[in-house]
Amino acid sequence: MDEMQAIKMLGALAQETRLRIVRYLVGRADEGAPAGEIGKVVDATSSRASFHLSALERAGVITSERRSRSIIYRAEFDRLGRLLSFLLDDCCGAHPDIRACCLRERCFQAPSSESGLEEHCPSVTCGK
Amino acid sequence: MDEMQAIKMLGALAQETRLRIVRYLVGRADEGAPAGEIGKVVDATSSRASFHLSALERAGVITSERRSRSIIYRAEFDRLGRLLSFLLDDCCGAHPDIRACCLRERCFQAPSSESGLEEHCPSVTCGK
DNA sequence: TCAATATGTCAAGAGATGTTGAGATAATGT
DNA sequence: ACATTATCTCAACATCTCTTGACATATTGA
Repeated sequence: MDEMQAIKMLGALAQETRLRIVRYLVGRADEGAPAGEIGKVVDATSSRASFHLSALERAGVITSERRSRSIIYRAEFDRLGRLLSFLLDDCCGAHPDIRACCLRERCFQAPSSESGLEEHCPSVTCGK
Repeated sequence: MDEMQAIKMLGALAQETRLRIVRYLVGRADEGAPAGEIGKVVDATSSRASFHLSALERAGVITSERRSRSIIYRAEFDRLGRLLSFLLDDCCGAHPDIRACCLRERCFQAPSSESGLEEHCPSVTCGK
């Protein structure tokens, strides 16, 4: 991911309504959600929802796909992952504490929590 | 980290000059750098550098400390780490692939690279 | 075809953001 | 005190962003 792409995505995420849309869509995973449902969830009129959905799509954070009357939006997991990699590596390269801090907070802090991490990265342990 | 704080930081990072400042300061680690040096590195006039440094400080991304004539700026590693945790956990909670993607890209891809990770997280392996 | 549903487009306005250049403030050495 | 160095503040301006309400488009079922 290059700097320009990262700046576009960061700008797209730096807005209350849009951040909520992304959080909701990430929660919906591959299923995605139609614009109307998203608008209701984030409490926005159709034109406002459309405006922010377009902004997110332009920035490459989400994708759209027409499905009969509705248009289904989905989070672009690959892009989101790459953005985090960009931030993480730009930081980690010079200062591994930031990476350590990221690894620490949730998935590694509470051993009782049923985070989905284990099934993906069974051998990750940070020792912190 | 709450949503509002994350939005402030994302907005601060979503700008070319400011992202470069942060990358430079992260590279300088605890040593930090004075405003003048930062301005030269990112090719900004004094007033422009000051404007963006203030924005970053207001957003909690960097801190300042007067040292004789100069003002030394430093990256706020803790905050940056928390921001990444916020993004990561908001994503990871619903979709661990994003976390997996983050763990994959640089520090785990090239076993030959001398990233500083080992000294901090000696036992981390992702298997990807 | 007509009405209903779902979403997008447009123009207008308020407000935020980024740039510049001139000048103010603060700390230091002579 | 004075000149120098380092940084910040301010006003002006252009530009971008977000919101709203009215309207346009697209899809479907009766």
